[in-house]
Amino acid sequence: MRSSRQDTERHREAIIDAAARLVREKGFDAVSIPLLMAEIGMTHGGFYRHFASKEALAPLALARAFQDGVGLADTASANNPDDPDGALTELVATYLSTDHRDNPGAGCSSSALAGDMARQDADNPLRKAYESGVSDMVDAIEKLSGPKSPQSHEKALLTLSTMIGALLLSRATRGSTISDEFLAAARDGIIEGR
Amino acid sequence: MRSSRQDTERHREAIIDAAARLVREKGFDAVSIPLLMAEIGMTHGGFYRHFASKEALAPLALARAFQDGVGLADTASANNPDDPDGALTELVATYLSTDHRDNPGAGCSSSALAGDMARQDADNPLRKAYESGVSDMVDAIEKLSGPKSPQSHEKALLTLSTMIGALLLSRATRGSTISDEFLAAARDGIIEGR
DNA sequence: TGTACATCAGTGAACGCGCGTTCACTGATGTAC
DNA sequence: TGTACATCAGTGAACGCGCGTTCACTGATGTAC
Repeated sequence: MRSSRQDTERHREAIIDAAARLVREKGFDAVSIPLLMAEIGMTHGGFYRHFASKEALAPLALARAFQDGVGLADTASANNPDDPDGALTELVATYLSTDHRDNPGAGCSSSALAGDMARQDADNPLRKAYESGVSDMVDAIEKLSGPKSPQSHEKALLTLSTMIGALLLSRATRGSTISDEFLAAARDGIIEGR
Repeated sequence: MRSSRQDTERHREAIIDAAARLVREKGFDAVSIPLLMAEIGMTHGGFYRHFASKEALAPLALARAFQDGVGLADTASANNPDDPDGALTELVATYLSTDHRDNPGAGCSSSALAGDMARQDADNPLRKAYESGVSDMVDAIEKLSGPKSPQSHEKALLTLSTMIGALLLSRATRGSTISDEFLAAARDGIIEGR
């Protein structure tokens, strides 16, 4: 029954990956250890060979989940070198796409977990990790939006707020006509107000 | 032990009021029947004299919770008759205040519950109730923003997206300096881009 | 390289816990006369 | 208006359930020689 060192490390990474996805889809509380382990084809007991507790996994899963969100901004930036307008337009199009709306598990953590983090106690260590993830997103947007100016930080905060609000509202109203309207209105508003 | 008809009705309303508040503070899943009943000074057993199940209470609590959000827009409108600029400025100031950030239980449901509704199944009847609550908010913002124009609906969708995104991010980063920055950036952005 | 033994990743039964819900019971309220 | 009785709002013990976590066990992997 014992796994090789290689397999053990693979399993550990698989747990973190699955948790990073499931946490965005269902929230921290709704991801049970039996569900998480079943997701990678194992039983719940083995979890504790890798992590001391569910609580100990959370910050690792959150950090992994944030990599996807910052990746969105980095990709848009890399695809449009020296073209801030193009880069921002691409980021906004990707971020406010029906694909991102319908696949929160692979998307931006700032949006998928904002509601959950808003309810955490002030002393919860997860908050610090979330905070720095959000700051990274703001920095990425500010950098990709062109030369630094006195207002560029405030503008990035505004852009992220609008993207996250529109994405969440669009997800929460999925299936209704207003869902697509939120995405379109935010896309237009961000690009025009740039 | 039996209560009078008057008291019974009062208790029923108290349960809905407490649920409307707690649901915004903690989310639907985290509001247990024992907790909810203790909140109004009773034990859990009596809950089932008023409601068939926890599920049956949810839509009533959601509807009650939405009254507060629409109230924000109505108050701003009533305080600034025939002055759309003033009304929008007041709504934005109230909505993006530290008071609203720190008291989700008495605030707008569209924001407090967006993350939870985004995760509900498509066939969950709560979604319809949430959807109509969000639509009411959009209509209220559109009406208070001045005369109807081809872009006024899209503008209201954009304004609500920005407000909700900024409020949620501000709540999720409470305690950090970036929390206030989100509120300020959204306030300025909405008023300038009006 | 082979062999003997120690290690430990993963299994699945079991624990205490809080949940949603049920139900026998209590006794004040409402009603019939 | 008084009295006798039926009603039913609220209590709290009890139910089955899934949770997070523990632990004795298994047997393949890793190591010492």
